[in-house]
Amino acid sequence: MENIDLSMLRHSCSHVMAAAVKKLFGDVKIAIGPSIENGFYYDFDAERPFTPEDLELITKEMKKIIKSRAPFIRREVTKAEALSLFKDEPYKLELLEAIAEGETISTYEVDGFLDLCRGPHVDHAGRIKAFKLMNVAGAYWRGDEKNKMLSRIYGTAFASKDELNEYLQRLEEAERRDHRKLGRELDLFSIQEEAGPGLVFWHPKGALIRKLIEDYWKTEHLKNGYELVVTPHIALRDLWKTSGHLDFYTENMFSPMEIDDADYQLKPMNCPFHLLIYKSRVRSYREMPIRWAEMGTVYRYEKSGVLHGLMRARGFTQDDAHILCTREQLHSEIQRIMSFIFMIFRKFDFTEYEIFLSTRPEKSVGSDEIWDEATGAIRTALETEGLSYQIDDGGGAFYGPKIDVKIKDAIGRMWQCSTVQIDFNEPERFDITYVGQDGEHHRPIMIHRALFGSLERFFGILIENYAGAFPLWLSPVQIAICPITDNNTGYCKNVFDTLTQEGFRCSLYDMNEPLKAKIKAAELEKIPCMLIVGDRDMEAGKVSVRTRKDGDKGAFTVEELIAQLKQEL
RNA sequence: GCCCAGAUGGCGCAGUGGUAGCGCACCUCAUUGGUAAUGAGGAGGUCACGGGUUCGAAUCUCGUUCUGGGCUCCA
Repeated sequence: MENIDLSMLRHSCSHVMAAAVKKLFGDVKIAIGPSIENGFYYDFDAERPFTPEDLELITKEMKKIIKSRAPFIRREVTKAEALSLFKDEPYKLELLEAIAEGETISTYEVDGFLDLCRGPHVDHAGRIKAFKLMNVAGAYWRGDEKNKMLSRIYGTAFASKDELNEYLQRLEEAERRDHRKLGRELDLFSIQEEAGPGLVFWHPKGALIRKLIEDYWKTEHLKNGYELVVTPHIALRDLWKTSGHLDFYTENMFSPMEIDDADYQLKPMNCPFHLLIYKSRVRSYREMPIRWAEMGTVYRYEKSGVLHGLMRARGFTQDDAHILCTREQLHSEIQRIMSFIFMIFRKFDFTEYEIFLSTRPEKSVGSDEIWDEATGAIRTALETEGLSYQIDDGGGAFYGPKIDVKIKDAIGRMWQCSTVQIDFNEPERFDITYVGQDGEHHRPIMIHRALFGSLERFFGILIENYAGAFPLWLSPVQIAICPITDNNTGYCKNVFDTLTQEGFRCSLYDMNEPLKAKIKAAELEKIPCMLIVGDRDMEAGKVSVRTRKDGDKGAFTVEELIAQLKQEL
């Protein structure tokens, strides 16, 4: 974990950077420059955007300031003094306006650069031992897209050069694992200009992995008391009026299409469809809880600038489910979902999580009582499961509280996948009821939940987590069979047939290449198991096994190999 | 959507005013090889798209589309 000193160091580094920028480009106006998770930034309002060459100049200037060990000088000033000190800095004046009269206002000066800042800072710039300016980006003043776009310079700083290098290596590793790069190299998926942005094409190998994931998902859902449903991709637009999506979700929906004088809408969510199934007949308390799951493909209009490979697409498939239950069942259902989530993730080698509980926002529907009850149900469910969680106060949806789960991948990055949302709104809007033991109609509570979030995103995360080297059960090709000479090809074909009959996915490497080239090709394809077959093996009735993980394992009979592999699955 | 930067054969890249080149992949032939690249040959691009400037544009310019890094938003 980062300690306060590191963030202080980074904050100080951002001041040093601003000092350098001010010295080099006097006409820029300064905005804000905080430390952030992996470094710091400073926002400037500049006449022209910064270039990579500018960054070099700024870096040089910063090094001078650091070398001079320029002290950070703190001064407390009155609001009136501050207003006059920063009279030429409109962004600082705006910040000052928000500060109440009488509140402590402090300034920090380093190398002649004065900034309005609460601090704290290091005592002098010489404390900065390792920093690097990373890149330039646009950023709205105060993060509001209605405001002016400022030029932001990102940088990072560490306590030592070694730590900085380690961080830079981590970034390189992330780049090496980028699912867009691996997706192309391993021929898993593509996104094509001719078809439109944010639309994913699953190639045979990617589609096979998807099938394996879906099969596993469906089997486990059936084992866990869910039923599977399938619903259309479009529906009459009025349905989305009923659900309320037309009011609060229009900007994310594809435009309607007119068919036979009626407007149809491509679905951005699956829930209304599941509620229509619910409403298709009268429901009894005896059926509760109802758990309906679907691989539901949805289409959402996402702003062009946010699209990102598989992680953020315009068409994607949610591993969606809706649980309709009574108030009494809420707690046990949530608990059940949570343990289900972790069971599923374990299969994909994810074992570390961060859990967030989002509570009631300002604008919301439903009574205080039901919010308290639902939020309480979540808390006890999480606590019963022994899960620690963080609270996102007021971060819930307007229709109910939610749990978000982030998973940690092989190189320590967190990814938002699962979401469990309680909904008091939609059952109301669709007026769904069940007949209780008392013969009266009651309103069920609805839980929306997705484990993977979307298959596309989860696939992207898996690619990056495994760096493209999928475990045996998920590998599109599990075994590469490499004859050494043409002499061995016939024998290899028999091995191929035997293994294929046993359910293994094999590929015969009978191209006219020397063995080394075949091995290299299979390694680049990240195939977990390679069989090398030469005359020696044929005579012994065996195959030589080489694994992606351990290299040369020696010779085995095909039966021994099958037994071994089945154990690994 | 906004700011900045890009777009050259399937992929990775070179080429800043005189009508395109390299490596890998692909195809053919030779080679029959023991754990990450055998050799030779061949084919493949109206340089993202549409205007403009120019005798002449991959190259300069404007617009569009898409991609990348951010902002905002999100599964």
